[in-house]
Formats: sequence, C-alpha cells, structure tokens
Amino acid sequence: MSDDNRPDNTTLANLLFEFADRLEAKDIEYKPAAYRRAAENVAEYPGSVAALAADGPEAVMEIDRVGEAIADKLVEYVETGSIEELEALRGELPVEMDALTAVEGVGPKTVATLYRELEVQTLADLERVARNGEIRDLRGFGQTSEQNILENIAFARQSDARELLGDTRPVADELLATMEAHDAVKACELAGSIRRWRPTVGDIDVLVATADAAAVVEAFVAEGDELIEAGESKASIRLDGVQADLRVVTPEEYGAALQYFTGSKEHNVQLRNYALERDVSLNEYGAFELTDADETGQRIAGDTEASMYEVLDLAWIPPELREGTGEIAAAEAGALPDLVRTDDIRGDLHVHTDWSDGTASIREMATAAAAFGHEYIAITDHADGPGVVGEMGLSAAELREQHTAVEAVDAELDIDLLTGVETNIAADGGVSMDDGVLAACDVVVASPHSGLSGDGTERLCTAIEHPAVDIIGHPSGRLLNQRSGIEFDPTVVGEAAAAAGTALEVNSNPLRLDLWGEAIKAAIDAGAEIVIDTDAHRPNSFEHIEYGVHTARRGWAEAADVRNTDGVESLRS
DNA sequence: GCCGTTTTCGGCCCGACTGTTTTCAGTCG
Repeated sequence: MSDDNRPDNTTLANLLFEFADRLEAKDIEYKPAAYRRAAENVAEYPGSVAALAADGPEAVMEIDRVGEAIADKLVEYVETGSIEELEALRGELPVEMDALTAVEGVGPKTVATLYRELEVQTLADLERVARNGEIRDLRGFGQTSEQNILENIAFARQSDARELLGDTRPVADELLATMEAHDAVKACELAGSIRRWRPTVGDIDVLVATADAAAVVEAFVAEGDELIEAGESKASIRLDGVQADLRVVTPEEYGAALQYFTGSKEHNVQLRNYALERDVSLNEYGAFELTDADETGQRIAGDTEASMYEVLDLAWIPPELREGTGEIAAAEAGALPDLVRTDDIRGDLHVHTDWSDGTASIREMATAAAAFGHEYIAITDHADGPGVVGEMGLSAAELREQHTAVEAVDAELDIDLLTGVETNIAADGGVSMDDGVLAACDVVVASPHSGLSGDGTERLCTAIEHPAVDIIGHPSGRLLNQRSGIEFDPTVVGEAAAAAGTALEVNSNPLRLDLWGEAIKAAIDAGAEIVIDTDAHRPNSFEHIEYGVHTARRGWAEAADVRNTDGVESLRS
C-alpha cells in the first residue's frame, strides 16, 4: 500500500521550480511563470501528487495551473525517476541552479552569464571568481556587484528552510511594537504570510503609513542587525537571522498597500483580474477606474483595506483566506465563512502532564488552563505501546489510577476536567490500549507516532472507525522543516470521520500545525468536525491555541465546525 | 505553458531598488 520511494510534493515542486529557472536562463518568456505557478500548486496540494501521477496525466491535471505538458512531465518523473527535457536543460547549463540562485541578487540570467563567461558551476566556483576579481570586468557587472555577491554567499550557505511562524511571529510583533511607538508612524501592521498565518514564513513584512518616510526608514534600519538595502519608500534588514522588509506609504495609500502586501500573490493576481473585468485597475496605491482607452483614470478606493474590496462589491476577505482557492468567488456570492475566533474556544481536549512526558502536574495544568480562560480540559497522557518513547507511556492500570487522580482535582477546581488518553495508531490502524480502559475514558485521542511516511489514508480511516476513538491527534505526524509525515487523502479521511463521528485535530503546536489549511478545508467540506487543541506539555503552552485557531481559519472553519467551541455538557453527551 | 463572462488564440501583474548604464536589465516581492 505505502511506497516510501514515491517522491513527495516538495520534491516534485522543486523540479518544476528548477525547470522555470532554466527556461528563464534561456530568456524564454511566460513559460517560467507558468512553471512556477504550477510548482506552487503542486507544493500546496493536500494529497500525494505522486499518487495522482500513478493514475496518469489526466489525474495530475486536476491540480490548478497544471496542464497537459507539465502533467506529462510529472508522470514521467514518477515513473522513470527523471525528466528528459529537464536533463537536456541541465546538460546545456551544467550548474547547481538552486545553490547559486539562493545568493541574494543572483537570478537565473546571472547564473547563465557567469557560466558562459567564467564557467561558474557551484557556489565554490562563484566565491573563487568573486575573490579573484573576475566578475567586475564582465559587461553589466562591476566592483559593487562583485562585492555584494561575495557577502551574500555566506547567507546563501546558511539559509535553509523557511522560518517557523512560531519562531518569527514574536520577533515580528516586537518589531511592530517598536515601529508603532515612533512619532512619525500613523498606522502600522504586519503584512505578507505572517498576516495570513502561514505555518512557515520567508520574511517579516512591515507596512507603515506616514508623512515622513525618511524618518521611518531610518528608525527601521536602526532596528536591524544588518542592512540589506534602504531606499526612499522601502528598506530591508536582517533581524535575528530573518529578513524584515519595510514598506512606507502615505496614509491615503495605506489600505491599498496593506491589501497588496498581504498577498498571497495568487490572491492578488485573481483579485486584479476580477477588477479588470469590471474596468477597475488595482495596485499598491489604490483602485482606479479604467477609461475607454484603457487608461488609468479616477482613483476610487485605497485609504482602507476594506475599500479595496468594497469598490468591487466584495466583502472584506480575512487574510487567512487569501490563497486564491475560491475566496473571491465566495465573497462575490456573499458566502464567505464566519470564521472561528480564539474566544470561541472553550476548552482543550489534548493535554499532557508529568504522568507521561509533560512537565507539570494535573493540578498545575488545570490551574494554568483555568487562568487562560478555559472551561474544561481533557487530560490525555500517552498510553504505553509501540511508538511511545521510553517508559513514559501509561499502562491500563496506571490509567485507571490517573482517572481517580483527575476526578479528585476536578472536584476541587472550578475548571471541568475530563479523563482521557492519547494512544498510538499502529501501522495497521490499530489502537494500542485495551478496549475496557478506552471505554472508561471521557476522551480518547489516537495519533500516529511512528511509521510516518507513505500513504496513510487507510491507516487513519481504520483508527477513525474504532468505536472508542473520539479524536485523531496530529493526523499526519508532520514536523515542519523536519519531516513531512504520512500522506493521506483529506477528503476520504474527512468522509470517514464524518461517518464515524470522530473529530480530526488541528494541533496548535507551532512545530506541527497539523492538520493545516488545505486539509482542514477538504475534511470540513467532506462533513468532518475538527477540534483545536494545543497538545500542551507545559502550563504556558495553552497560549499556542492562537496558532491552531488561525490555522483552522485558513481551512475556512466556522465555530460550528469546531467541537471544542461547545460546552462540557454538550461534549459529554 | 496555461487558460477562457474575449473559450482553441492571444495575452499573461507590476513597481521599487540596485548597479549598471545614459535608457536599461535583472532581481525581488
């Protein structure tokens, strides 16, 4: 059933990105953009693209922006392990394209020139010719470009994956607070993928409205560990190892700029085209009427972000939805979801204590949850069994003992405590704890902890259908930037969950965020309910719920889709 | 190469910044 040799979506997407770079290096127009759009959608596709490829090119063409030519290439790669046309391009320009274009300021065309003129193939080659002063003599280059390349090679070597939202957001919030406190700043917000709550982010985008751009740029640059560039209306710095980009606009342009710089790129392209069909042109400075001659006319919106949508008769679209996956059509139809909010969450159904691998006692966790504002929590320590590290898992006897301890704390505190357990989902979908104990638990979370690769659709469905299981915890088992976890068809899993009345977890741990936007949307569309949990292992983890809630919003979740927006009595019944 | 309320051809987002140039190419977001 599962096939570990099958390429994952990231691998396939990277092939298409490389294709795009190599076509661009040859000065070919339009195709590079087409390949990049396809690559982005392959990377974001919730199921296994390689599994689609096994069914032939027609199945692959289901992916938006993937047509016949690209589908054929993906099938070719899955079947043979290479793509003839890509190999030919690699032969024409035998360079390490990814490594070289990772250098800031070096793109595909520069790579082509450096290979043609100086036979640069690797990062080491690039460093050598830069040090030797060979680049400065090339047409179109100079001493400054050569020096910049040399400096940026160091960052290219250490820059790996995108940053975790959970690591970057605190840095961004602090930077934002500093800018907000500046006298010249009239308005200030984070934009980009941070504002959309993507699980990982490439950089920090800060937008400022001011009448004194020079003062704001100067203040921003002063916050950086290092200056990348600074102009009259924008600047980039490096801060705690992350790039932060500032964009400065006038107060009148602020709404248009906020819309524009929040993205996503795909959302903006779609919105721009939607506007053009209605004779309105959008850019970061405003919305403009188009005249008969297709010339830009009267400015008709842009001071607020909402005005950019209002002018198109659309409701304001929450940033989490702006991924180009149908949100504009939903806004047009007046069918945008009423997204779940953090204060809709009434309790946490996945909490660990020092009975297994948590750091705090039942009482300490319950007290912290009550202080956070929860009405209830479920104590769900690990059951012993395969996939559970060391001796920390609880036996059936220990679980029964814990239930007594939980009930004792429940009787003393105002917050309601539910008994529970987190069991492991074995490779065959079985659950490792005897049914009698599971039946005695208020809440049974079943989660995959091992065998986290290959197609797990059947495995998850088997666990979902177990009569004692209430929640599937972190369903894929992914760890961001570390492992991709098991692959599954979220629609099939969602249908099974709906039929069995088992909820699928959105795990709020910033390292997991599992399920995630696309999979949540597919599961909810299939009729499934979700729960948003923190999987807290320490008292201060409850605040992570915010990451889970915004992730659920990326999956178009409303409060009614989320089981722990209900009170404890409704849950018990 | 992809796509369609211009539907099988013709168009594809666009502006800022940099470094190189005298009017622009490449990169980036």
